[in-house]
Parts: sequence; structure tokens; C-alpha cells
Amino acid sequence: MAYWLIKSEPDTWSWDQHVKKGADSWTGVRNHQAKVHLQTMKKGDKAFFYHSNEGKEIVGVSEVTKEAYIDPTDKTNAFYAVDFKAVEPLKTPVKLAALKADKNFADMVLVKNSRLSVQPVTADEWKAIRKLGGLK
DNA sequence: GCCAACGTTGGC
DNA sequence: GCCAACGTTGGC
Repeated sequence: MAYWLIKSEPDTWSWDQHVKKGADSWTGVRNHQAKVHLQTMKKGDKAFFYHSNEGKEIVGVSEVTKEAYIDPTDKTNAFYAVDFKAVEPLKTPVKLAALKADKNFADMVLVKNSRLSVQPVTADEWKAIRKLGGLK
């Protein structure tokens, strides 16, 4: 089981919308590094749902329900989409600022390369952030 | 709203 | 194939 972090601007697609929809497709990724990560995802993998711009915090946990397929919104067929369903919200959102202030997360991709929209998360980071978010 | 960081494009 | 110019993202 691998862990990931997916980013969305709440103006475009928020956690609340994600929860209401249940499962939805993560389309529109037009970055090759992010694409590689999408292709690596397996059904059942978990991902943190991060709000960029507004909030700048990790707000929930999602799960991969469908592995990478050609992004229907991409006419060149060069990019991929993955389906996610919302699993559970964090009891306390984990702020980017809090991660930056904590040395344990100094190497985290979110801290180092904030522009990447789909990122891997290590098992250690996963556990620590769940804890910070008030989950077991 | 600004601007730094990054990716992409296109001229040479 | 290099690199300057440009566009986009996202933190501040």
C-alpha cells in the first residue's frame, strides 16, 4: 500500500464537494511528474486531500477506486486520470505552516516542492500527519 | 496582488 | 541541444 497527496484549489474542487460526490475522477493533471505518480497508484492506495491557496491544509483522506486511465479531458491522450473516493475527514486540518515548522517534515515533497500537484507520501509521514489530524 | 520557482516553448 | 522568454502555480 502506497500513500499519496493530491492537491486541489477549494474554489475549483473542494473536500466538501469530494465528500458529496462520493467517488470522482481526478482529471486535469498536466504535469509529467504528477502523471508518473498517478500511473503508479494502485486500487486501495490512500491519499491526503490538500487544499491549496485557500486554507493550505490537509483536510481529508481519500482512497484510489480506479487505477490510471487516459484522461478524458486531455485531447492529446498524453495524460492520465485516477478515481478517488472520500474516506474520512481529518478531525483537525493539518496546516502547511505546521508541517514547515516541524523538522520531521523538512524533507516532505509538499514542503520542498510545493508546486507538484500529485506527490508521494512516506509511511512515516502518513502516520505522523494522521496523528496530527486527530485520527488513529 | 506580488513574485519566486518551476515547466514548457521556440529561436538559434 | 542550449537557453532565454514566457506562462502557470501557489505561498505569502
